Amino acid sequence: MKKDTNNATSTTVYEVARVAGVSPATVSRFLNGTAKISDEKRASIEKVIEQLNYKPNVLAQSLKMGSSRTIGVLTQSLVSGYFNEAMTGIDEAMKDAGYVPLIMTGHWHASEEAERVELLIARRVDGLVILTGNMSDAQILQYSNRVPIVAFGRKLEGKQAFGFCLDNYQAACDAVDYLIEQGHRRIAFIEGPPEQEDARARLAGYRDTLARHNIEVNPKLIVPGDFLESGGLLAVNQLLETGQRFSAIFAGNDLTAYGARLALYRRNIRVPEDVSIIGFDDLHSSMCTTPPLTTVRQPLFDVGTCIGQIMLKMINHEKFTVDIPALSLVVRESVRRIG
Amino acid sequence: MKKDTNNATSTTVYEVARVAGVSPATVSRFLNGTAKISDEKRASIEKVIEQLNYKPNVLAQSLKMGSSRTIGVLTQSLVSGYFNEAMTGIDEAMKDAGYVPLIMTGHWHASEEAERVELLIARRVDGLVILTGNMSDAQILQYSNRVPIVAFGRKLEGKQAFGFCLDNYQAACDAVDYLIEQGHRRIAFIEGPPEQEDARARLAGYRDTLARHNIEVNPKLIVPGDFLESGGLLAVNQLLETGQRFSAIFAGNDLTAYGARLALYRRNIRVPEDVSIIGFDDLHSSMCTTPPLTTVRQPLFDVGTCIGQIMLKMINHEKFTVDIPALSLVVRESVRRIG
DNA sequence: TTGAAAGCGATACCAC
DNA sequence: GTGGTATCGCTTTCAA
Repeated sequence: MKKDTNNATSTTVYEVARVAGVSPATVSRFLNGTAKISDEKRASIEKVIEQLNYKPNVLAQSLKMGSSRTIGVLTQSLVSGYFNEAMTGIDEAMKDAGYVPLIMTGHWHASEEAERVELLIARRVDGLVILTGNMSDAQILQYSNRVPIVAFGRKLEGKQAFGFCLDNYQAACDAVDYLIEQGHRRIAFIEGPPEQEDARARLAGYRDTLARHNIEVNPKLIVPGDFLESGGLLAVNQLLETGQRFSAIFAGNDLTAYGARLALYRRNIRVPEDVSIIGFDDLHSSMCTTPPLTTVRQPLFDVGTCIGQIMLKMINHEKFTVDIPALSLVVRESVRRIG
Repeated sequence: MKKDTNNATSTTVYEVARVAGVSPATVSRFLNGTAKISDEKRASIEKVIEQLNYKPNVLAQSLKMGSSRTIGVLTQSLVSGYFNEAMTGIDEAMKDAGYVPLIMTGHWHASEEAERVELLIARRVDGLVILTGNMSDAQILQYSNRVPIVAFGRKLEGKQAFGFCLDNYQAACDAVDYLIEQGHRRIAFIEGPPEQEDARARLAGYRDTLARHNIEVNPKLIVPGDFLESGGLLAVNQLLETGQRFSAIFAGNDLTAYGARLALYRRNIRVPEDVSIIGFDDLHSSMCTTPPLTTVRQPLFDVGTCIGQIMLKMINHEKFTVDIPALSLVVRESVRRIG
């Protein structure tokens, strides 16, 4: 065997045992508190571990125990404030239980996602978290035969799988309700990518709420976007260039709202004096836009801890109940009352 | 041994070997292309692997090979756009070489950082990248005896360690030069946390450049910040409340600039008509603020790939030369020419 | 080409 | 309480 000789060979239980004059088994017992050890040997082992600066090889432990104390997280982008807030929550929840997240990126591409999941499984993660993405539910259910999975952004139920969404539809309804309360009737909507369930739910909420208020849904006021700033910018340009009239914009998400806001700025259209904007997500920076953005808060950190807790229960074969965090409207300054 | 019985026991080389009617050694050779195998056995193995859906246990491989094909990344915050852009670059650079990043968070806390590094080493990462943080150089050099390290945000040179910074000082000079070129004389500066080298370098650049232009450095115009929006907001409030006069603000970083901009907005002070703002970092969202922020671009993605490449060379004991990415001023719309 | 067997570093069963 | 040792799943000599 040709071992990489990069680093000094680290000490092993055997080494410690030899120096301390005990058996490897005893050292192991000391490490894990698996059994009583005479004070004498305990002291000796303690000392040797200290002086040899011994650290157990987690790889070996994992192999032996059949558990890597690692949970795989499939995210879609490392730079998304949206995903990363959830990630932080997951990390927080798993940390105390001694699990570390192994993060991989799917880039919203089903085949890449599948590839990463395989990689994660090959590394023997004890559990798998899937943050949205484009794989089919069936595929995920399939994977859940090999490893417990909790998914976010899709409803899922299986022997070793659980997935949940936030109620985007209801939140979108609330947002539009709010706009209407503030006197708005001509409300434009900038869509997200139609293949994302969240985007569809938000659109549906928009449509239904207008209808419920007997406001005609004008298809010209619904423009495509991509959940990115550029999409928001383009969308507003399109709205303006085709001469639509509107007093408020419901942006598919905050990034879209940023782009929309910039497009307005470019044409000297004031927010909220001339046009109101409402977003969706409540990214951290939405607190500090000018004006601060009124938006729907996604409690992603809570989602993360929620995911972590479910994961833990699942790994330990414990029953769990889920308390899905609620979306809420956060009213800041980008919407003005009119009429 | 009490193995976790969570999942169906996965197939092993032995199983494959048995079914295929060959020895485990041959299966291994097939997997790694380590030796020539007769077409007959090759076909047989291929078939069995397929039908058993066999995947090698990476843990076992790692243990045996003494390499986990994992590199540890110590970051400071999972939600920082700044760090995550670098992370993406690292991921990109390491991916093709078959390495996956294991990410842990230090939260700018030396003791927590050390703890995470120990954890990473215990998991036998083949290399370690440290993104800034508050550990001492000495401590890092110490760790580099156990694992090759490349650090960002500090200069470092060692047998198995390398660290580099971007030239924050020069970039800060350029930024202030630009402001002065545009006619500004009364330029306020919002500091970052003084324990961060970058923050100190930016302040020094500010001071020196003013001095070079024979502009008196007014200590009242230098206000503390924390590299966060809140700090920028508070700083501008302080500036305004103590009645300072200034035509431009050099914010320690973009987040600070966002806060500063909001503070101005609150008092109906226009940007850039009344006050100009320049930031530092060029976070993604700075493109879409109103007005789009003039700032110093940190090529963090390139930094990431650079780190990745160095890491790879280091792991393979190859010589490497470093081409440190350059900072650059990106002129957008938050600075106005005056006077 | 191929197989037998040793060993990576830890744990846990079985005996004493 | 403690030690010997088989074992986790894989790779790689060494022999054939």
